[in-house]
Amino acid sequence: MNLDNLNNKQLEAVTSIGQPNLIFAGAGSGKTRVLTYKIAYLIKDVGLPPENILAVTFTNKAAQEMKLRVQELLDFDISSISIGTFHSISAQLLRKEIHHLGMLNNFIIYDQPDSISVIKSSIKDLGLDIKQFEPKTFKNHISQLKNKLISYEQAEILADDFLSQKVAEVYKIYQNQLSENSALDFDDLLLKPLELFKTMPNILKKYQNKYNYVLVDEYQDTNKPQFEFIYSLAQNHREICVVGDDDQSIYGWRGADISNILNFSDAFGESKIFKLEQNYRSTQNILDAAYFVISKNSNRADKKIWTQNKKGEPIYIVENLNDSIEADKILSLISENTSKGEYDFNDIVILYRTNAQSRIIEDRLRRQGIPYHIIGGVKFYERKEIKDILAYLRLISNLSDNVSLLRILNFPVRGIGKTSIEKIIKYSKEIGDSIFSVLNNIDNVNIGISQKKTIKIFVDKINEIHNTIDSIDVVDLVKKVIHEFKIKEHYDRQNTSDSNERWQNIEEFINGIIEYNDEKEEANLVKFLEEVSLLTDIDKWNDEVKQVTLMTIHSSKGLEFPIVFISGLEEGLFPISQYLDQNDELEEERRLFYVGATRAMEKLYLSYSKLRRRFGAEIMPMLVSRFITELPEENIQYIKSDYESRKMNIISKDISYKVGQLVQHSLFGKGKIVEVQGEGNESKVSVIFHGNIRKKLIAKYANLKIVYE
DNA sequence: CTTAAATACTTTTTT
DNA sequence: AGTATTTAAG
Repeated sequence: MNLDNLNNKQLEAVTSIGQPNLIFAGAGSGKTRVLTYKIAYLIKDVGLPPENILAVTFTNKAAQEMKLRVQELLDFDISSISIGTFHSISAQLLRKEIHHLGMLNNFIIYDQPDSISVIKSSIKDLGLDIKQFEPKTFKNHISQLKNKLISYEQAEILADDFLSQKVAEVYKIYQNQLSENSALDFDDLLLKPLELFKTMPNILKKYQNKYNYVLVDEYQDTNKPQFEFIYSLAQNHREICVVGDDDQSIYGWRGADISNILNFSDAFGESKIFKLEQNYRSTQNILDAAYFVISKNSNRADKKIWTQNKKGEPIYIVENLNDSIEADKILSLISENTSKGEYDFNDIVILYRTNAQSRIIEDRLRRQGIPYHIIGGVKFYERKEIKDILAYLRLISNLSDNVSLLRILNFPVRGIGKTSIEKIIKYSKEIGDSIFSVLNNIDNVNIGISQKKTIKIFVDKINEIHNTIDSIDVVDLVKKVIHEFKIKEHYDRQNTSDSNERWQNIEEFINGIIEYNDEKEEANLVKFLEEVSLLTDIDKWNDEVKQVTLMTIHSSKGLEFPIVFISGLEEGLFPISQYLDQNDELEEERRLFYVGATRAMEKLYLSYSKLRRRFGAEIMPMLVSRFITELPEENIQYIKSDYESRKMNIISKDISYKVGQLVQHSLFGKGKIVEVQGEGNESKVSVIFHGNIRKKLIAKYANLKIVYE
């Protein structure tokens, strides 16, 4: 096949087979190109059938794109290839095999909120106070244990203090609950295949034989279970190629283990190592700035990516008085860039450290009528109204899913209150059966007659739809649920702007299902639910639509935009406060900045506010982030926000400081000016305060008030 | 049992 | 400021 599009290094990496490949690929060095060409090369020139290739990407969207691009390079059908995220590949495998572990193949995947609700009830079961023992914290602890491949039995043995003991106890109950509900959480999705490989060697062999070549993208962000997964598959033939960049490792907090990439050769044996260092994405200025910040990390192998691209515009530093002015300023900069037709809205991304920062920017975008799209935050499928519908579908697909059942037992309200539900749960625990089967024989539970009547109707409807599962398509199924359980009526009755919006979201959800049903040949409920659980906002994102994109820096990994704004560059926000004096974590923040900056192709704006509102009330004074102050002067240019310069003009006209004037300072109190340098707001003023303390202050920061006698 | 009002809590990042 | 949870009134 034609490999002319590759540079020498890329070409070598693409055609290297016969031993493990480790490719260090700097930001923008064309690693996606290498991976797609390598897959195409394996199929066309090496003659490997597509179904024998496994390629793991970081998002489903990246997987889709990779598949498309490989297909473009080849003239025959490659749809049998396995390209996907670790989670989706594992889920597919488990749908075929998990019955060997005694679970149902139509298991449900619990997302974070689902898991937390199970953990919450587990904590309550132990008689602990959920205010003192936060479900979210327990979820994190359990998740960390799972990422270290520690079972609850081992956790119980290892527990050496009160908290870890309790964590182990909750872990055990939680895990039992999951299996009773036929549910897996995100971590289990990675762990169950390993369990399967361990207990059923013939199944391991089957997949080892199937996947003759394994490729992994974003390898620096793989965790232990993910490593074990690919190691199990590739350890014998050692036909594996991983691509990553240790400078872009930003998921340490999720258990990603940077030693996976650094010790690759130790694990897989003698390997061929490639380094892609030419960047095709960004201007020289952007790369210089990114390099200056990342080079402050001590725990890294020094390397510098280079480019033949032009120097480009300076990095713009935007200082603002507060967060809402920051949002205004970002908007005016967007208009400045788009008004001449030079850039479109979809050339622009606004990045931030925390999702909460998006709201104020979103607010301005909406007011200005600029089209935008937010990725992350509260995900579409996590909205209450969508989860309610999903809960119906999940219950219908898997009657043992207690979490979903409890969610909808009294939604829309049908007169089954707290006391009845508690009695039902208690009874189900006593007889050790699922809640739905208790409802099936509701006469055994001591609750009110009208409640029993309603439950019987509810159960009959669920059973009826459950029985039609294989005979009607997903769209009709959803419509039937909405009709039978009078969901639309529920929102119509409220008729508030909120309820109308919720109903609109449900309509969008229905449209999504119609689309899904048209696209996929073997669409069915179980597959649809799986896709919904594993699909993220990025996966659904259409970058052709002309709208500004907002997302966290974490979400931006692997993407590129002509114009990038990084907002909220303040000490305590980015880098985030908990990490200001913890070196490992600070280094990860630094890598995060590096990732954000290297998303930019042409222009990079870094903005910060001197005051930031937190929790709606308190306004915190902020210091500019070290990531800005560390940048070399020759690469940057300062921009003052409009409001700021306007305000300064007013002040500098009105106020002039003179020697001998009395002034008031918020901290030092009353004082007398003894020296003035410069004019107006920019002037430096020396003041002697009470107690003969002499201070030299810059007027615009000191906020001195003139005292008239 | 339901609804509305009061109050508590949030902000690290995600498959 | 916005959302989730708890409490009080109906």
